[in-house]
Amino acid sequence: MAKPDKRDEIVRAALELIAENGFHGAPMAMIADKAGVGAGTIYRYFENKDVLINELYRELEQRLLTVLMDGYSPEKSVRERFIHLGTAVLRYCISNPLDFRYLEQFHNSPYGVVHRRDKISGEADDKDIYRKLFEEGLSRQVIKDLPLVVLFSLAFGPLISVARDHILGFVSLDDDLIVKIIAACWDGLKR
Amino acid sequence: MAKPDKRDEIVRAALELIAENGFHGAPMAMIADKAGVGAGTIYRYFENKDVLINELYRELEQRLLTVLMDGYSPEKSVRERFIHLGTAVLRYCISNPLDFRYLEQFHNSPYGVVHRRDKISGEADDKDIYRKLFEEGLSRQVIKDLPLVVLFSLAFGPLISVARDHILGFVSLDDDLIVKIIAACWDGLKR
DNA sequence: ATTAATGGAATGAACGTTCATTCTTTTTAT
DNA sequence: ATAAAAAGAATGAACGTTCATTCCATTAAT
Repeated sequence: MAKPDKRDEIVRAALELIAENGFHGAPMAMIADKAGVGAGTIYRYFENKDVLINELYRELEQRLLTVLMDGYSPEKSVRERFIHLGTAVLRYCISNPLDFRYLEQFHNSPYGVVHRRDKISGEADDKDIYRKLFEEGLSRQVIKDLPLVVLFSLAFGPLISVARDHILGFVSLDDDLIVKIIAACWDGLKR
Repeated sequence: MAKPDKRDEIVRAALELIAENGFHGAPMAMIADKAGVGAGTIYRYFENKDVLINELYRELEQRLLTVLMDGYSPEKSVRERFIHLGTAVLRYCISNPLDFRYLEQFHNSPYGVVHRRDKISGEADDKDIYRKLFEEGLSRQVIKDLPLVVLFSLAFGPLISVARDHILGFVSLDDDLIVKIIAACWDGLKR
């Protein structure tokens, strides 16, 4: 009965510890402690630490995707859709700092590189809304003629950087500022 | 006479291993091996691993700064100076992938956060050319009226992201593309 | 009563660091 | 100029610690 219950506790504890202290500041024993389970119990739900880390990543990715798709309408203009996505990402990151910090840790680690390589070389699935958006922007000639990967960097590089600064307390993002930042990103993208 | 020799070998080995495998994929024993010295020898030159990591960072920071200042003239327009700096950073990163990867590892670690907090809260030294540039851009009203930290993110977030993609082989940056990318960043910054 | 789940002690591998020893260079004595 | 002695640098095996993982006695569920 306690099955998904315990699993959830473990995942939550892992998220918190890893987000705050990094992968190496989050030993399994500590995760177990925080989750209120025995160390061995974790291994009933996750084969090993790597699996735990990856499954947690998938969960966060899914949550983020859900938020992004909420209110997203493919009928709107490329610009409007970009603003929707950018704003949603930024808002999500700053209101879920643990999620954001975890995703960052993941991306800046060997896990992340592997994941990214798989994603880029793989086919576009229907979850791949950025790619679709940029491709449409290119064919409509509303955004600069640059490789997709570069467009991605132009669009989201600043957002991630600014989200980190917000979470670390180097700047305080309010709604007004967020809007201005997304607009600036669009200026970088648009033709 | 062999004094700086060994030290150099250790630093070089550390750079290579940490850049490629991260801090935790570069045990002291492995660094010693690659440097061609005994494990204990490292401790004659560096008090401990933390000190080694930090001293290496300072060295790389210094090298990068030298490159940035080369050909930089404070008389030129804000735009021209930005393009100079952006181009120099990007070129440096892609032609010194080990340095870039190391700096990234450092910034995305507790070391980096501490370092950044010190830097932001501290006074601007004369090495702080970005700050000066942006401040001048603000007062001349040629760049957007946003907090310094945000301007920094808008300007360098994309560059770092794109440099990583280049080094990981997701995109291939040639001179033409670099110019276009810096121009796009400027579009994001300019008023 | 049998099976599955749990907790946490036990395990062994990996790590950073230390230190007794060896090797090399420099200094002193002849 | 040569040899002996001292100082300094280098070494890597050994140590203590930390960690992921396993094992098994205990507990809960059926």
